[in-house]
Amino acid sequence: MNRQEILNKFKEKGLRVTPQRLTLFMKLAEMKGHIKAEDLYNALKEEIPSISISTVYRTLKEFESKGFIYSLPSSTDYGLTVFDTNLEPHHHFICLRCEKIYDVPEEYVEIKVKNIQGSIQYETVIMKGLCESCKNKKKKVS
Amino acid sequence: MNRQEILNKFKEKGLRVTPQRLTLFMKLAEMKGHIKAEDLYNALKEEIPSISISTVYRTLKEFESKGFIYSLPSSTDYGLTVFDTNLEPHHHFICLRCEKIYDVPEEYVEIKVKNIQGSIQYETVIMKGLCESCKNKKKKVS
DNA sequence: CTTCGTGCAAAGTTTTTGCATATGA
DNA sequence: TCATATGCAAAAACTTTGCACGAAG
Repeated sequence: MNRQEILNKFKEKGLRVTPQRLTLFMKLAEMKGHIKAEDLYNALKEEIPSISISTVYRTLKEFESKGFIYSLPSSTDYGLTVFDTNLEPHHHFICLRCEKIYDVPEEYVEIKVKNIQGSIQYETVIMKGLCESCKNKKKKVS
Repeated sequence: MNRQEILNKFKEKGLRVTPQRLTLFMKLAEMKGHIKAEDLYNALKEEIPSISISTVYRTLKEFESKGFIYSLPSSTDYGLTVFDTNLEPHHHFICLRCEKIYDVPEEYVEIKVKNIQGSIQYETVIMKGLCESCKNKKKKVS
């Protein structure tokens, strides 16, 4: 996504364009994955040394409410939010043993929803279980 | 679920039975919904005044790892985990405007998953959008 | 007995807020 | 202009930890 496309995206949602938001958005796209607010903050400081963590949180919240990103609970620690910056629709598999979060491509899952009265903006499937490598290890550990 | 069934569930997972765990489990079933650790703690104090918040957190973590409950990020506040105590499989619809979490019955959603190498223990769909009432209000509010 | 769970208090993390200033439209 | 975003610092909120004691199997 180039600069102009991002600007359009912002305008479309009525977001004022600031260097912080722009850089944050680009960083998210670049970091692809499940990012903690603080890691993002550290990465951003390299480009905008004066940026504050409050701005990061506020912007993240703003972006989520516009549907640009998605928040997930960390599988490891309660009270820690992880932001999924993979802007392509996709799903999640969380291993109950090693606690990794795996992205599952959209085409692996087929969903049909009926009877919902509201309007759905996007949807994601969260699966929990044992990932392949933990499944194989399972017998060896207690 | 009666007392005996709970005891079996515990034994099956190798959990030692204590009054705290038993009461907590029953409270969860009774409170059905999306519960914050602290609300649960307050409710529990009525039955076990000496119970501590650490026990609540530790037990919640234990229960989640055994698949008895499920943790979700609060849609309102980052860093706040909400425990879904609805023990029946079901899905979630989160309104981006009023931030309510609605349960969606399992039968409203049909999922087919392919190509997953791990073993799935359970899965839930999280949908985000506007709930019916917010969808209708939408035009009236800027 | 011996291992595991609990309570307490304290510490640790993560996130939010208020306010003055700066900036975008 | 003037409403909104930002930075800062401080507070709040939430969760985890260490340790000594108590309880379960």
